[in-house]
Amino acid sequence: MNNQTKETYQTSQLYRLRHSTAHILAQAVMEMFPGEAQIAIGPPIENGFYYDFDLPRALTLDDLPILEKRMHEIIDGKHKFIKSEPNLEQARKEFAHQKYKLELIETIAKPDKSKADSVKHEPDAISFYTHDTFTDLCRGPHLEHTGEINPKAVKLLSVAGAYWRGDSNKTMLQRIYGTAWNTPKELRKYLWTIEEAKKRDHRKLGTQLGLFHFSNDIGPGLPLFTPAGETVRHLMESYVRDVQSKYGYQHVWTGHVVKEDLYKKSGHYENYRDAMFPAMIDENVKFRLKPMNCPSHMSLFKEMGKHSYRDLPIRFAEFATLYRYEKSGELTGLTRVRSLTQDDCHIFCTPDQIQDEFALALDLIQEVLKRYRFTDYRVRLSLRDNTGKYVQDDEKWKIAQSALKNALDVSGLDYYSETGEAAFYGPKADFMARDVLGREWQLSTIQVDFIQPSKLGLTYHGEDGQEHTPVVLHRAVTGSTERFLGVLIEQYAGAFPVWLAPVQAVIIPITDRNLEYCHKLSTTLQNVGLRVNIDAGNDRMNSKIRKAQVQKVPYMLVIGDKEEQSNSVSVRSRSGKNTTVQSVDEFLSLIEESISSGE
RNA sequence: GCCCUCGUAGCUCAGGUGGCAGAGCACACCCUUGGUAAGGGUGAGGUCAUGGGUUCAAAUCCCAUCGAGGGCUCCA
Repeated sequence: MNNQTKETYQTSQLYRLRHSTAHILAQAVMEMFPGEAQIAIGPPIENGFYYDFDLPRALTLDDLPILEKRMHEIIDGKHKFIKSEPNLEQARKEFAHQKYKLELIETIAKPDKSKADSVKHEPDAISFYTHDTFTDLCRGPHLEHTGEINPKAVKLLSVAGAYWRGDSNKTMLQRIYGTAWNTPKELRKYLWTIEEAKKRDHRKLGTQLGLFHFSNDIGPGLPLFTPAGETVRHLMESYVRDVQSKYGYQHVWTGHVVKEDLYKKSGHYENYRDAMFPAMIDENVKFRLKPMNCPSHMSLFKEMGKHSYRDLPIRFAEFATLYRYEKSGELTGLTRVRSLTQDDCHIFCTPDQIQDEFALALDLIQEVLKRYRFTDYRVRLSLRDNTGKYVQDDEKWKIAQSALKNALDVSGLDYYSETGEAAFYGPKADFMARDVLGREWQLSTIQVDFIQPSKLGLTYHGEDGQEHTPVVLHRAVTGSTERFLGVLIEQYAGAFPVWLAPVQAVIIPITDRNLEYCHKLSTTLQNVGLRVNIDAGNDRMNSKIRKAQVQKVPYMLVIGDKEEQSNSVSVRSRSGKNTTVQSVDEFLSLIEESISSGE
């Protein structure tokens, strides 16, 4: 939506505006449930704000206009936001009946030791902000007064459940999402973006374009791909495969089922057991559907004999379908599934090679993202925090972290660090790409792993004749075929670039007597590898054009007597503009050009 | 998994205070052979997600299960 970094957003006027609007929402909700509403937290977020409540009844969408109306009244009151800094006792007294606020007050009074590291500044003094009749425990900052908000630029959007402090063991609260902007125009633009996103929803377009289905007979999160959908999948995978081969990656295949013991050795069992499908048991030996490739690729590395430092780097790539037992509530279309095909790769190298390999992977990723028209992205350097979920080996983490940082510095890419996002075995560089609507997706990833190779006993012979443990870089370009396809459908609004379109051209005869010529034309085009259909149905030409437009087929070739006599085609592109009559050869070079340019 | 909402034809959706199941598109057949976004007619298609309950009567009300969506949480 905007290119502001987090830091400048947090000091922006818009941030204060949204924060203040959240307070006004909280006031309106408290008045709706006098004496019964418990308020939790209500921060600004990207594009808006939310506030969490514990209420005597469930909110419905019908409540939102009522709350909005009351918010408008409060805004019109031009109430000042007044900051105060009570001591601990006063704070406890003020919120004596607000248990969530009390809990927050105690947290501020006694900061959590485990998070002490990430909070570099002094512990905050307790501060309140009061406007009208409402006082909130809040760090601020806020607007001068409520009148600075344009009520026509504020809208409440939805109600959702949210755990107190994001902890599934704690109370489920009700969250109201809202949005606020400086001007009604900006609000309208944002609401348009939401509408546009709905139109582009890959689940909707996937049905409309006939790409994939879900079936109750198959199971949740297990998509079925139609011939058209599989065509796109196949194109995506062969494209990445070709690029990988060009960059010196080798493709391997390691199957679907693995002994559970391997995941105990690798550490995945401990960390991800809940996200694996239940075990299959064969005479006391437990097997699992493969939820990730790393242990399989590492096992293959081991089986291939002794390795010399001269053989490294070795790069194993695989388009493997993995099975992850995602919780039922988390499944979403193609972006979150239980069977996913990763374009995964593991690079076995010496510590000295990390930087070069990282740079190579970076080049590869940039080439691929560009082909898919993702040009706006940044890199998130994902580091560990102090929680216990990471493998304990400070020395190795340090090396891995600085290796990644160096490589990123050398690359000149825009990156930012985020703690708590690392893999359990090492830090990651994640590519966060914005689509045409400004939404950010995590696509590619490069991870440094000093842990698993030693856990699984991988070795190579170094120059010194000694055995060493290789470093493994984990790398995915598009992530998973399924998810990436979902993102692509939304990025392109279903209008795939010509090279990816399941059908590149539809031949539309005007009358039946043109059919024979259409078949000849179709054969000519298919012989040079184009994906072409003839719409030989009983409909009129207009109706066939409409059908092709709705299916977003890049080219419609209308064939009547005139074209037949002059051995030409009437070319209509899906933009609907500039239909031209061309010779078949002219059309061939036109479509070849659009394929290679990636349009 | 949890909170909320939803599930009617292949698709998009009406209907519903309990009383014979509806439309458009798509599909099949017939007529029409048309020049750049929907030609006309006829027809077929539903155990109203599934299972139980209340009732003379359930698509409609209640319970459970399954599935989907908005979130929370998680993502090797």
